[in-house]
Amino acid sequence: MPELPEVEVTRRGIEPHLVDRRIAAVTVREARLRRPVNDDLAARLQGQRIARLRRRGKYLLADLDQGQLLLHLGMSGHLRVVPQDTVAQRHDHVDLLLEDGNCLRFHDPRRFGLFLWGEDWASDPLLQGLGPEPLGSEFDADYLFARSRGHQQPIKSFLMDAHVVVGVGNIYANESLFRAGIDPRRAAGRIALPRFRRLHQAIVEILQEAITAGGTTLRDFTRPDGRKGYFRLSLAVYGREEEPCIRCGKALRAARIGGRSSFYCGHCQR
DNA sequence: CTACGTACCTGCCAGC
DNA sequence: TGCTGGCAGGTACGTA
Repeated sequence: MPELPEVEVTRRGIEPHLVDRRIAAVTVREARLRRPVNDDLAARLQGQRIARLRRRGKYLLADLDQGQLLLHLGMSGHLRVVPQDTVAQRHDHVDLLLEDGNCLRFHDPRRFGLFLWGEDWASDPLLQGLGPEPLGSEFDADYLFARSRGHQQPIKSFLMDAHVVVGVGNIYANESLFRAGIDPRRAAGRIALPRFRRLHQAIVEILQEAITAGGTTLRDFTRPDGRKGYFRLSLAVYGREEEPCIRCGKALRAARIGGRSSFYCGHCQR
């Protein structure tokens, strides 16, 4: 589900409910996530005030009086803010009950997500090697160009590598490459600087448009208030195999790149 | 080091 | 109808 836009939409949705609030109680119904939830999570969080909520790539970091909460939505996770008496559903793994009666509820059927307390995650291997933020100033065409020299890897796999740039997952890699007119199978190291300018611009535009639309809901994703994301209506290639290209009208193609479903126009993308 | 492939987990859908 | 295989928005690890 969640790539950068969905995580950012989630962050913006829950932030006003969390910042400057205290955690009154914690319920863990299922601790077996990608890494097990701290076995002393409740003790760690109880009574703590949440100072702020940040995003790093697809991770969310909540700064507490003591330590930090590190959250990740995996493939199928979402966070919602619900009234505390809301009945828990299947796969509602963790609740943070807030002092104002609201409840932050973590739901994740596939359990690839994370809900972890730690003293300081900044130097943890999970976050250490991450590439720049795609919407930040360190990410530009020159960076992509320099970083890709000598790489034979397909540009799509390269873009989806969080050590290159964070936040670009399968949907937005497909969409960005379509907008930039680049064949997703092309070796990253064989793309010239002017084309990286187009690609950089496409990535930034698409991520921003997706955030504005509330993200992309294919199935699981819901925003913290329960609404869906509408960027799905703007997808040009993802999931549209055999449908006409919006630019040239030729049938879009599907391929397997780096083990992931990929969609592109064989005419518009070179 | 790079570039794959595979595993983790549940739900859903097409096809038999 | 009911089963089975394949696939799904992410990431980490093992292998050449």
